[in-house]
Amino acid sequence: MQKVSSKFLANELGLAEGTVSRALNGYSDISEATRARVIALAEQHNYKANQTARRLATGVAEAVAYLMPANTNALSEPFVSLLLEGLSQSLARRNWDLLVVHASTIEEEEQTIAKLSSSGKVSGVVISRPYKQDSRIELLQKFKVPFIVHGRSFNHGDYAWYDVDSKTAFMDSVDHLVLLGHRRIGFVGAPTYYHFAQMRLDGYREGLISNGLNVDEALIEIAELSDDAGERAAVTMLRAQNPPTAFVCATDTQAIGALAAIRSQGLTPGLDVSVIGYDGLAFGKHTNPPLTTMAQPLTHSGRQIGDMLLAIIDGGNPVDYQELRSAKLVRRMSDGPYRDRVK
Amino acid sequence: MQKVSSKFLANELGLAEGTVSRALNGYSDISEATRARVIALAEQHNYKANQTARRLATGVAEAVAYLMPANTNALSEPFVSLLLEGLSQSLARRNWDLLVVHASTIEEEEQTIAKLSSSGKVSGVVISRPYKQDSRIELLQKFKVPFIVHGRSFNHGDYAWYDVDSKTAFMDSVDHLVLLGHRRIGFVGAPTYYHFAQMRLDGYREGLISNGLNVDEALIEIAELSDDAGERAAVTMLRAQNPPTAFVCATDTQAIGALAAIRSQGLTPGLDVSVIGYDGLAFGKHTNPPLTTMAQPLTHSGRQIGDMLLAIIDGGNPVDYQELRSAKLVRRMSDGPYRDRVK
DNA sequence: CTTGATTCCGAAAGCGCTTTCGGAATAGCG
DNA sequence: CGCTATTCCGAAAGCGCTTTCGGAATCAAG
Repeated sequence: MQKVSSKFLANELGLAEGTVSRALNGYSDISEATRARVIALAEQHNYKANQTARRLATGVAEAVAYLMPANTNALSEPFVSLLLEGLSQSLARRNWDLLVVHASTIEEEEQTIAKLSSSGKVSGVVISRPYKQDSRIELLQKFKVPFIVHGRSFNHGDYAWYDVDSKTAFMDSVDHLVLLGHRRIGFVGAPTYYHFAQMRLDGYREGLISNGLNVDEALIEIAELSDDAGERAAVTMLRAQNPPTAFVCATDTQAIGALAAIRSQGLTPGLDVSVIGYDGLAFGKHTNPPLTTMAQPLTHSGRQIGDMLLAIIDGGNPVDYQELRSAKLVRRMSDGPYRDRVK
Repeated sequence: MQKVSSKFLANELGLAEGTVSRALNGYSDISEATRARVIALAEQHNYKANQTARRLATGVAEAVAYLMPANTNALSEPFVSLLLEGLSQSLARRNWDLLVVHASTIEEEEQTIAKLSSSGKVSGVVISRPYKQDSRIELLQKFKVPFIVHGRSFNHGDYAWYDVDSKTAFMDSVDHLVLLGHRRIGFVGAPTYYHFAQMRLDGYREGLISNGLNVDEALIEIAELSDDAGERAAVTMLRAQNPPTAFVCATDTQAIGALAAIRSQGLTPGLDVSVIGYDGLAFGKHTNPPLTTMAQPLTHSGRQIGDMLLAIIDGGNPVDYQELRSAKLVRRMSDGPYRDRVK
């Protein structure tokens, strides 16, 4: 099984190597007749230009990297595979590669970005879960590497991103709970160096205010992105003198912890204390009780992000590629009307 | 910010390009003195050999591909990100790349493998969830691409794989249920073209037999890999004339469906009907009731698989890299002693 | 039929690195 | 001190493709 190189094709056809290349790459100085001959033979031999050589010659990487978020929590990461799947599909249409790189700390991530950028190994990068102020974004800008942020940082005016409007989502959550009669609504938040966490907190606060409620700092707990941390946070509030009758949680994972917290206090989630999560994870259907949540659309986010990135690499202006989707309430069983609870 | 090339270093040092290359790559025909000079300057300028050029010159791809399993179910895919993370870490130590490719159908997968192999774009491949008889494996062998199978097919004697002994796990599950007094144990299986599904079914059967029970085909249902399918399968058995008092399920996702099925029949999972899953997914802690399961160790499976692959690429004999781990029972709340149930 | 414009392709120079080969300089030996 | 080994490095030839440039052949126009 000898390698089919462009030289092989050229010899076979009695053409020069360069001619074969130009024929295959759509140059206009090749007659349609010979172009057809070349293409025919190429297909017959299932010829694909060696991408490494191609990359070297053209200087374009034809590859994109995805930086896996650090400290992921296994519970909440279905989104990674979904995203990867979509990205991969989007890139496949151009025959580009998808590289996955992982870094455990923010410093490592920075180094990785620096290396990726200066090595010219990739034409673009996508990162997830930006911080409020994100050094990775600054680096990417400095290196002038096309990139898409899955999420957005505080100053998100001058780069491309794809995000869900979680602030509005949290205002909606609060509205929903207020409508159900709740007045003391607790918030299980995520560390606010994540900008999404800040936005969700903001949404929670504004939601309260717009409903004429005042925000009680005792009803706000910040927790890590895990079920256990969510549980601890909820327990703390539940045990306070004037406990909340409902929770909104920054992530489904934490919300599931809150469910456990409520049960651990001898209360029934959904009846005694309502819980609304955020993410719309599929397994929320199976929690006890099934979790009401603000579902973000992640079906084709990977495809979308891939297409956006490609558009920017092709010269598009990043600012033209900022997409804000919205989440919507999926009612399951963890929310219910306010009911008085004897201490 | 000018590019630092090997030519630049060579000029700077008054050496030839080739000398710089050999110094950096540990050739013995370079004096330690000049080697030190070269390394020093390289580090100072943070020089990294252009990997594309390197690949072209050496002919080694320095990259590995992971084929994402097709028809994934979002519920059960935390394992993908975990695997990717480990793989990426393993490869990073050599500065190799991890490519992720996705194919929706088996035909596409085959094409992808053919393309990957003949393009020389990767030095190795890892695939997941093999079929009983897997054409991808045959292709990989035919193309002589080093690869690792995450799982194993029926004939797994002559290639490298990393798997968990799910047959034994299912025998253990059955043992456990028998010990609890169950005599009619249903099996919610996965399509047996997946070899893991076949092995789990075998384990179930042997478990029954070794406990002196006979296998009743009416207690075996094959379902797709989803919660809903698991639920339907369990409902079917539950509604039969002589229903099972316990289920073992091929995957946690299906087991969670079985839990729902049991509740839908007005019964209490864990009390009236026991359920044991398989996978050890983290969110099993939060189902209703928490799911008892056979947990497979996937903490460092990615690292392990990456290391194995690298070893084979380095010339190791694939047959020497077959690793069988074992699963262990994680008791939560969905299993309990047999109890008589009035119809 | 000549001249200038087109069309189409060959030749050659890279892309940035690796690796083989040979030879100058040095060392070792008698 | 002369001669053969060593040590160490320069030169050059690729790796497989792309792309520029120039020129032969064909065409249209005068």
